[in-house]
Amino acid sequence: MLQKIRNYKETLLIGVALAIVLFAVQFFEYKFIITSYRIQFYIGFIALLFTGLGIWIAQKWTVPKSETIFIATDIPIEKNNLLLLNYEEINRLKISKRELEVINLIAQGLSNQEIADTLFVSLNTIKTHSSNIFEKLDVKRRTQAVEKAKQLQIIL
Amino acid sequence: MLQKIRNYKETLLIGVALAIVLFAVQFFEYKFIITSYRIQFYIGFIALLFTGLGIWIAQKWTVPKSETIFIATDIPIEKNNLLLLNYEEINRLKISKRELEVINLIAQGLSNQEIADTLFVSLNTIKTHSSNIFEKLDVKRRTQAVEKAKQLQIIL
DNA sequence: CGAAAAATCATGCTAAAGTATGAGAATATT
DNA sequence: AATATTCTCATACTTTAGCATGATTTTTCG
Repeated sequence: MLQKIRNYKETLLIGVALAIVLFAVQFFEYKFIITSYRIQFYIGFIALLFTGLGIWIAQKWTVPKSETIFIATDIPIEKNNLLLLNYEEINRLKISKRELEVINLIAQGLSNQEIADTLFVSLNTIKTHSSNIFEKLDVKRRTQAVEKAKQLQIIL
Repeated sequence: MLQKIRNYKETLLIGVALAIVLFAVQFFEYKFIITSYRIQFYIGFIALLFTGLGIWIAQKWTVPKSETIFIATDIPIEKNNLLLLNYEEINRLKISKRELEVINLIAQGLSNQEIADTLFVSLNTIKTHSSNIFEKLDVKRRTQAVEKAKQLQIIL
């Protein structure tokens, strides 16, 4: 839980804060509040104060919990930082211009029929195209195809 | 939903724990330790106790922070990094924990059958979940759902 | 020009996805 | 205790996706 090593600055800060708190306690104890009949309030004050301190410490030192596990994926990226289409990959996989159009429309969530209507070709043509795309991308479904195409930066 | 609301059980547990602690304080105060020259130790004890309590409370009640995933150093920040889940949107759309799991697996390109096997439930259950997700996201297909979920930062 | 690649389309088929409806069980909330 | 929500699963059905195969037409390019 406290696996992470804090830096010097932070440690110092906490130390100082602790010192201040302890001083405050001493101060109140000797100068003001303490009389036998007010001990209850004093105790309550201390309790509140240190509960707050505990919460603060926990907030500071707690390692972030995460409920979802994300897997970091290795995306091969060349020197160029700009988000451009990876034409090398497109050529390597021999993905044609039309196929690129189709996979883009698939990525936008269109059905094969809608894609066919968009490109003014038949449904069967789109099916053929998408099957070819899946084979070239080495995937089995359109959702996987979209995933992989984005990874390879074949589409954006 | 995921991060926000604690359940009744937990709240009750914390309440009971608090009561016990307070009782313990009273007990020690009246029966044993309190003499004027030992007040320092008593104060110290209280301070420690409530610091611990504070830490415990913070641990229990802390909103889970999502982990930030760093993929590669040369990926443009605006696209891939520093994305957090949009819990407001998740709550607004009333997407349940299970549904969130399902849409994540859909986004990874799994088929309904594969998702069912992963979560150890039936295919029909996954179909029901995904249908509900589509309705909540106001889409018609899984590909659109993935698009929209990513856009809303419901998934990464 | 002529071959290769790309684009088009069809048929028949199987698998998967998605809809509609109802309902029991488990949890959470009040 | 009663209510509400979530999760689960089933049945029956329709639609869409995807596979295999073959064929015709454009387009590209040496």
